[in-house]
Amino acid sequence: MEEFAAVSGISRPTVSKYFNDPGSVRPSTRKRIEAALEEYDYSPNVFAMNQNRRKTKNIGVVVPNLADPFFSEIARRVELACIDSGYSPILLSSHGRPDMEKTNLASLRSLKAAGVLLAPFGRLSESEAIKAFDADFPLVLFDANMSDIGQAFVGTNNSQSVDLMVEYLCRSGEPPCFFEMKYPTNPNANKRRTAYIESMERHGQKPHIFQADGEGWNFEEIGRYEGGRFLSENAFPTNTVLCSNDRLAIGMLSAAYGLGFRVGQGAGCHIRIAGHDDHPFSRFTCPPLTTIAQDYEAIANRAVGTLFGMLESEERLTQRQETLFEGRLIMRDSA
Amino acid sequence: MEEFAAVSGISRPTVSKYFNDPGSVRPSTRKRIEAALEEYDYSPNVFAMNQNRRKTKNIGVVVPNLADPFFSEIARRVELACIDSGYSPILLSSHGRPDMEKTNLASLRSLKAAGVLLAPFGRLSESEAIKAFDADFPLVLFDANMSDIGQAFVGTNNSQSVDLMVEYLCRSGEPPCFFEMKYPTNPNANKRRTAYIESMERHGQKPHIFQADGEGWNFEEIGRYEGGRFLSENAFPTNTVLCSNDRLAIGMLSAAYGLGFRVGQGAGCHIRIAGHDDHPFSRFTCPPLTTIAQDYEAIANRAVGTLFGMLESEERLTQRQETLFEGRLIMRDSA
DNA sequence: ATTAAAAATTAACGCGCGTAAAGAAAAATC
DNA sequence: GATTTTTCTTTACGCGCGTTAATTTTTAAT
Repeated sequence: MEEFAAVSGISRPTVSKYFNDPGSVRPSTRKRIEAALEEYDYSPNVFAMNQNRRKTKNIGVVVPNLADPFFSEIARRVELACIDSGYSPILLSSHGRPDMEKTNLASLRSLKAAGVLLAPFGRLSESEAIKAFDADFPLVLFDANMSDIGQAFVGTNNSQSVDLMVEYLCRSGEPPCFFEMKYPTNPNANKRRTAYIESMERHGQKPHIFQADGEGWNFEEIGRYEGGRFLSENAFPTNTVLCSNDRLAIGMLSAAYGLGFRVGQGAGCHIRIAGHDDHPFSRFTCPPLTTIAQDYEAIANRAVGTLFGMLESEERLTQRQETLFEGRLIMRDSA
Repeated sequence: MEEFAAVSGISRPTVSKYFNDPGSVRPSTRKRIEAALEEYDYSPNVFAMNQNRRKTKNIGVVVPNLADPFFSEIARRVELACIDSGYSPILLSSHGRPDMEKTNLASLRSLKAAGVLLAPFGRLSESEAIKAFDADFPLVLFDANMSDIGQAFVGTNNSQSVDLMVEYLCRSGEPPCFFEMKYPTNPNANKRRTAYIESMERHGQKPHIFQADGEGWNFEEIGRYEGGRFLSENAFPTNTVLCSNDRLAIGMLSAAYGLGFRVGQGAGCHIRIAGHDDHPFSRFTCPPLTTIAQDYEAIANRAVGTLFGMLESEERLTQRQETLFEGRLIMRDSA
């Protein structure tokens, strides 16, 4: 920067000021800098910049696993929302490992992030580390809630969305059984189970819950193996299954195909399968999956908006905010 | 670090040495530092560390789009291979935007990456920027090749893999048509088309190529729309279609389902569909997709190994290396 | 106990930039 | 033209650490 300032004929502090905000220097000097920029293609070291800044423009975005298309989709929207507001998002995936969530927060500490948007693991998260981070940085949670952590949470209203699906399934055929992981890592899974039970009781139906054994992130495989087991044992008392999320449903769909079960609502179909989340692949399954779409756009925008509001007012929220958006029923052919 | 060194009773340079390599200090001082670490939970700022190091342990990994499960899968393996070798991978996705590929390389410049593994866009990449980067950093390309860029390339032997598939399809039924994007961004697509044509001619068959209109990364949607169009127009002269990649095949499978075409090789099936890449979802499609598995593991390990070899010898390769691994035929039910 | 080798300490500089203060220069106002 | 305001320049320090060189201390070897 020293050298670049010399060749452009401007002092280094002014050049520094320019890179911080090009509009903050006189138009004539701005032109000289930009002319020199054309010729010598210099660009400042972003990490050295943030080393010493009071407030950076870096926003940390941490998700549990980018290999899950659900998270890559919502992360993409969050990133775009940040960029639109003039901030630089830094996307970090924890690759399914809670210890890496901690590492990622440490990185964001080093980077002096202005604020962080975190989709935590939930039960598996190292909550002490997150709490410590929360104390020092503006933190907004999304997707998965954790009590008393973060100044705000933005997510989907699982009881509304599951009720919507249960209502639809009851109205259009036999009431649904519920298929989920036995040891879900994500707190939404618990909310959905509870919502299913309550909704079924409201409809005067008996809830039936089926839990898949298995650990890890290989949900489709678990859905196929365990779902296939329940199907072949004829374990479901009704012909309708609501899966806790689309990835399980995709696996179950695959199992049903393998067993020769026709899936759908038409005549000649043996079973109806529904999911939750509107996973990017759900529209391409055979048959296309009936599911609940989370309002990715609204969740991303609200999470980002809430964080930026905090950044601008420069004070912590007096009270923790929780915002839940409604899910939308996506009727396709599987149920 | 100053403070931490004070409370641990060790000088700062020694503490610095410890963090650089815990084994490089005397066991007794190591114990004292680690005891202090327990109590005061300090951790060095990774970005400040790299600011001034001769050789960092940072390896940049740049992929065009992490939202594509193919890339998230191979990136995962590359990351693990780096970690196993004691380096810190920094994974950057260009989100489908070639200009962001350039930005990502600039970030890695700032970070003083010891070396970079890059899966370039190919035709759309800003090759001047990559060349400039290549001149200053050890660079290994994987997945997609670009002539004269990078000191090495590691990928799949498309002519072998496509030939393997064509041979299988010809042997087990009618010879395949080829379905691809009209304007593929990835150089592998062109290699596969050429390989298909040559292989068909070797088998004494006439090649038939069908190209899908459409831009962007929404391959499944394009595969469904355009594949569905060809199917419903009865455009394919044989009952077998080889898709240039699995994502197109997944879309086409969905179209076939919608049109009531039974896919597979058994009696009563109308069409066979095959793909290429063994996409993580391919085993869950209905029917499961017959495809070519790239040897992710070998590609990742060789790419990482080649780069680390360069890092240790501290000199550029005298000649550009190209390593191609063979694809493996994965026979499932779709063809 | 003596000596050589290994490890730690002290002191100082550098990385690439942000930032603050004081003064000089340029632009805007009258 | 004189005055005020804005913008630059100069100078200097700091961020959090790596790294070096000279010196001292500790450990291992004789």
